[in-house]
Amino acid sequence: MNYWLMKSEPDAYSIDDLNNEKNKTTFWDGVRNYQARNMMRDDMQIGDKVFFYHSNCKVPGIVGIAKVVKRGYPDPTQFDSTSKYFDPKSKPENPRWIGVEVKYEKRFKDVISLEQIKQNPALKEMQLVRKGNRLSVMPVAEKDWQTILAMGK
DNA sequence: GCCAACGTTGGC
DNA sequence: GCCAACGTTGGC
Repeated sequence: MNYWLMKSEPDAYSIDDLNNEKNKTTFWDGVRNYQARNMMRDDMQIGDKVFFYHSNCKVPGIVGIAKVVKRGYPDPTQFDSTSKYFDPKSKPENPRWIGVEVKYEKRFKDVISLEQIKQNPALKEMQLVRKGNRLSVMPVAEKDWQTILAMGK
């Protein structure tokens, strides 16, 4: 099993929104970055665990856990000309953008803030805290996953 | 709102 | 294939 971190701006889509979905499940659309797409297309498996990260907000950080419930398939918003994620260069016979389905698992009592993560020496190697990282989907090493889980207690 | 750090685009 | 210009992300 693999571990991941997925970013979302809570103003656009928060972990509470996920919790309020029918079946607590949503399709993770709108990712328009090739590295992130490749991971969702090739590497994310059913049952993989996901840290839900809130970005661009007052206290950025990890707010809870979701899990992958459906493997990657073409993101329908790329073909929807009314969507802000519309990509006129993507063709249905050769879709460019892929998303996965994720399901709510839990919300941490307190946000594990980016600041806390930065201050933890054990997490120095995390992709999240490396300079200039802007990926909205990234892998998390198992030891980092465990370290962060312990911080959430 | 600022701006560093990217990623993408397009002229050449 | 290079690279300048431009757009986006996301912390602060």
